[in-house]
Amino acid sequence: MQLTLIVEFHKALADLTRIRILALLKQGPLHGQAIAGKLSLTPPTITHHMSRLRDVGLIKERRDKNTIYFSLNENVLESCATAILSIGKGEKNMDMSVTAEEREAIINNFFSADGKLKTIPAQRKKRLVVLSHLVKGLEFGKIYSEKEISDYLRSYHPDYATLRRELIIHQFMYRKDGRYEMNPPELWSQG
Amino acid sequence: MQLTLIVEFHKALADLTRIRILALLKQGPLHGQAIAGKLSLTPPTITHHMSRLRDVGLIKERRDKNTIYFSLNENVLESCATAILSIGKGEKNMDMSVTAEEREAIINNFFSADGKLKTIPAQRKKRLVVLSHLVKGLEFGKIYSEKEISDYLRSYHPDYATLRRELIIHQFMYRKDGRYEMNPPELWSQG
DNA sequence: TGTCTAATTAGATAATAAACTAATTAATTA
DNA sequence: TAATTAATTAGTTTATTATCTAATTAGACA
Repeated sequence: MQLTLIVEFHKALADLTRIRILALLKQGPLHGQAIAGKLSLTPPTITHHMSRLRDVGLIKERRDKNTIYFSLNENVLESCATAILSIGKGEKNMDMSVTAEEREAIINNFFSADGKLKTIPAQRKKRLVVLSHLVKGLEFGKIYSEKEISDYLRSYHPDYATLRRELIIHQFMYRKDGRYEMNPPELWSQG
Repeated sequence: MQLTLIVEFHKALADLTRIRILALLKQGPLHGQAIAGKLSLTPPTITHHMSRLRDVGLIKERRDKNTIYFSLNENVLESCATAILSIGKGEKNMDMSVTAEEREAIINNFFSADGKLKTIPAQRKKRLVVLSHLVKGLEFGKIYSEKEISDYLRSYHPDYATLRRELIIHQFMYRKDGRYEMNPPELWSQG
């Protein structure tokens, strides 16, 4: 995981109000005004903090009529919180860098002649190469609907749901409200 | 752990320079000017950052003549980094229960025919199933050395360090002074 | 349509803090 | 004692950000 991503995560938690919000959301989903009430703050302030938390992927949301229920993405919380424990060390055992030759070999190996993805690699390094290859078929800066992303991925492999989730987990894409957008390459788990 | 303490810790890590310093100190002790040189910053700036890190207990120091060697307090780093995972443990909406069928499907999915772990699941529920499966290969009541645990885990997956840490975080095992012991199942994050 | 409600955006203020230069302290050694 | 070296302190500038009020957007529903 990149250092800047680790920094952004810790910035998101470097505020008492946001830590309080996380503690509340640990108990279960809450809507904005409920959070504002519990913390004695105004709704705009909560909006501000939720978007800080959302920016690093910590927040899931569900809409019901006019009310948005926010909840905590525990997976992201855990993986980001423990990322700092692996910096500088994990690189020894898990070298995620690949040469251009390796990359080409992996892509040739996992994609068939007609461009379809034969299987989703189980090995992390290979999976990252495959994911970065897939994401390069999208347009940077464009906002996609979930259906568009699913259709695009399905054109490569039937298990589009796994691919879609992996693109998010490994920060190739950013998701918000069912809208998908490519992340800049410096956020990717691997170039 | 108090919320304000958690905030102070994350503030300490909410800066790229300090994260870089931590990454350097992971490799071993360094003195101030060496850090300044590696990061192309001036000594006063390093003094400033070291005192921020020291304030939350992340830094140990040893003096040799005029030179102070800074090193990382890994215990503090780990306990503070994971503190956020335990706040507000209300467990209202954290349904981690899985049926026997789900459990079997997850295990079949993530372990290959020869028993190796193909990947460490990103999804929390699945990760917990995998971890509980791994810990069941150990003997209850027996005290293990760190090397024994690492060797055992490496026989499943090369990233044994992550697995070992996850076993501790999720209360499958208890660690003290480099000795490891299985926790009773009622402490596990999931049966 | 108009009204209600929840959330967001815009814009302002005040506080925090990262980085620098210059000056100072502290310990060592010639 | 004087010179040297590493670290710290003081003070300044600039950038970021937490919070508020006021205004606006978006959806639900009568």
